Amino acid sequence: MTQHELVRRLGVSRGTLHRVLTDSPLVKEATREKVLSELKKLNYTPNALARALKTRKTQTIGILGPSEIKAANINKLNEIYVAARAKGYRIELGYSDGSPEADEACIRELKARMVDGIIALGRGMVDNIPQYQSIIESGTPFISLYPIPGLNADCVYVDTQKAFMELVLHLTHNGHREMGILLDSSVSQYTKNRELGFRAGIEQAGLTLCESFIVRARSTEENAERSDYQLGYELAERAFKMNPRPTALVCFSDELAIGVLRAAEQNGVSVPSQIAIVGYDDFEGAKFARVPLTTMHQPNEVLAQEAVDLMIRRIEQSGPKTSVSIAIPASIVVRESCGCITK
Amino acid sequence: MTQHELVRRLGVSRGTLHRVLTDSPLVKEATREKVLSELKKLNYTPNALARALKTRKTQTIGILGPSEIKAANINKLNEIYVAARAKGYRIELGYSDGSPEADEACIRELKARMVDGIIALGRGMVDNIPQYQSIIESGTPFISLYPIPGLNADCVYVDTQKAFMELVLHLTHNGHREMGILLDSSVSQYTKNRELGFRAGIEQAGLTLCESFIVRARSTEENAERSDYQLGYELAERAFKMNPRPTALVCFSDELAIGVLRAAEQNGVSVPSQIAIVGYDDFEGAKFARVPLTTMHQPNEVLAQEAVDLMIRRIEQSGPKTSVSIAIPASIVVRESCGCITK
DNA sequence: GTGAAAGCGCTAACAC
DNA sequence: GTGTTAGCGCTTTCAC
Repeated sequence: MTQHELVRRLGVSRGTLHRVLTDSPLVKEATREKVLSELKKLNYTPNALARALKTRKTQTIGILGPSEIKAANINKLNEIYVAARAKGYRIELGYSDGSPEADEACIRELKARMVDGIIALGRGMVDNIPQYQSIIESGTPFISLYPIPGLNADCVYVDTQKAFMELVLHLTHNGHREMGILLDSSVSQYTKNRELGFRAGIEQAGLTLCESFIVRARSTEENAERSDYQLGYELAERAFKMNPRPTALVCFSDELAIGVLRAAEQNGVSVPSQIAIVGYDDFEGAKFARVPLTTMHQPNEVLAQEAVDLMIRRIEQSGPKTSVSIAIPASIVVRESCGCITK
Repeated sequence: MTQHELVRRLGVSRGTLHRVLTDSPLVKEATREKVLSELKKLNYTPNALARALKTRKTQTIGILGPSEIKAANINKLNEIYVAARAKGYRIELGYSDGSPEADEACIRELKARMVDGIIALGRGMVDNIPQYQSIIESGTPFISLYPIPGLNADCVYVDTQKAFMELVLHLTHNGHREMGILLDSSVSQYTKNRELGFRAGIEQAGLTLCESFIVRARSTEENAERSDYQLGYELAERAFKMNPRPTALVCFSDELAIGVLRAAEQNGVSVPSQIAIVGYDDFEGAKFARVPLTTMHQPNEVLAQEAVDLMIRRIEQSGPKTSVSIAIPASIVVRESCGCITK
């Protein structure tokens, strides 16, 4: 059912039809009613592609996304969807494994589909700055959900660095002086900021860091298939063998922390009495872990709302703009795994 | 950069340009090289919307999806994406809360964007049959990832009913005779098939079912906000109070089972010695639960591959077709929570 | 081998 | 108030 056919059946012109469709007041009431009732009957829906081609707007925000929607991203993605929807926008998923080539291909595809703007979901790839830059130069609004040093772009993000510092300080308040951190193998800012926050916390507490307590997963190749749970399990086994060993472990993510909890049990290390464990994310399962996890809650709803609001502002009022950076703080959720509360 | 502009700069016609773009052999080598090199330089990407408008094909599979991408769906979604991508198709997410109205709106939107076919992701809503039927009648290929009684459509699905039966039989082999099942509050086939499989298992084992051991979550309204973890926790508290109580609990999902494990610990019920718990899904965290979960593994990769293959066949060879139904078996993964293996 | 022209379904500017 | 028309960027006949 096209407008062409519609006007034939209705005996009105395309202009009038269009006016009815757009609720224009410049149409006689009788005509409008006739057209509307016929439209309902025929169940007409305008072709969004043709419309977009003409108007140069798709009401769509492209997501420069992960190759896999992982647990860590899914909540953000959902919140973005909800926030966008509420403003009459839809989202379109692009997929990329994060390599510059994949990102470039992903960007090309999103632009070929004429998205109105692009949000980069949870990536911290310094290597991809040229790709991000090219989006901005082409005039397409771009927002990163993670700060990338050297990239002058709008950014809305949860302050991971500060969050990890807060975790460390929380542990020190509870008497810990020898803390370790378990990191994944990526080279993203995502990982780096966790380490930086950890170091900052140690420093602020006036402690000296034992470098060997920074435990990194090995080469990406072999870890590609591993889940965060599995990774945590393996990293913990390394950490438990240390002598002396840390009295507290800060984990890259909640899933990783849960893997650590399992390794702890199997090695006869009791949590939190012998070792404290804290995670990051506050995903749904954190509360139900073997030992309920102390972790940092990410206000993803706020993040998404801010990002979408900013994006729509960028899309709809194209003027001179100076990049903004909106940091959103995570908040600590104290449960049992840090040993700070007695059951 | 449009073809119009391109031909101006290159001094060739649109026809020739198009032939180069589509690797047609009917173009002189010299011309081709000149055009290609210029294309690279200008970083030209054809407008996908305009192309789709003309060719009537978007190389896109629409997903009649959930309003939220939940853990249970995410893995399927990823696998569909990968399988589709490998065949040169992309996916486009529609969102619906599952109500007939939302589904209808979602379908309209997908069709307005001219998706080549629609896959319904993990829903079992009998109420929405008219909506699904309308897709089929309009000639758009449609595949459901869950069987819906009364709907004559292509279907590729994991056989949940058989899976739950298998769980029950596994438990009976281990001596259980009084089993219960914990169900969510939805009225979908999704939930119903679990119950049916459970009942079938009891019957096949020659046992009599205690109806009160079928524990259903209460009204959807108040449960909307609850995670499966939380739901499991609450349902377990009800189950533990029964007297006599079941010696084994079959859970709607792994997440729900993990909630049950927590409730068990808090109520001093030891798993598996005092009560056996089994889940369904084999999600990443199942192995790392408080007590590693015995569960059914869903071969989502196979499911996605079959669904995408079938979909592309339907899209590309439009002929007379008779609906097929492909059932894929889940397989049991025995861990500690059922008590069948000694640590 | 190459070019010209028609049209996918829609919107918007302009005429009546 | 209503109708007409020229494109959006692309593909695809059909001539040459």
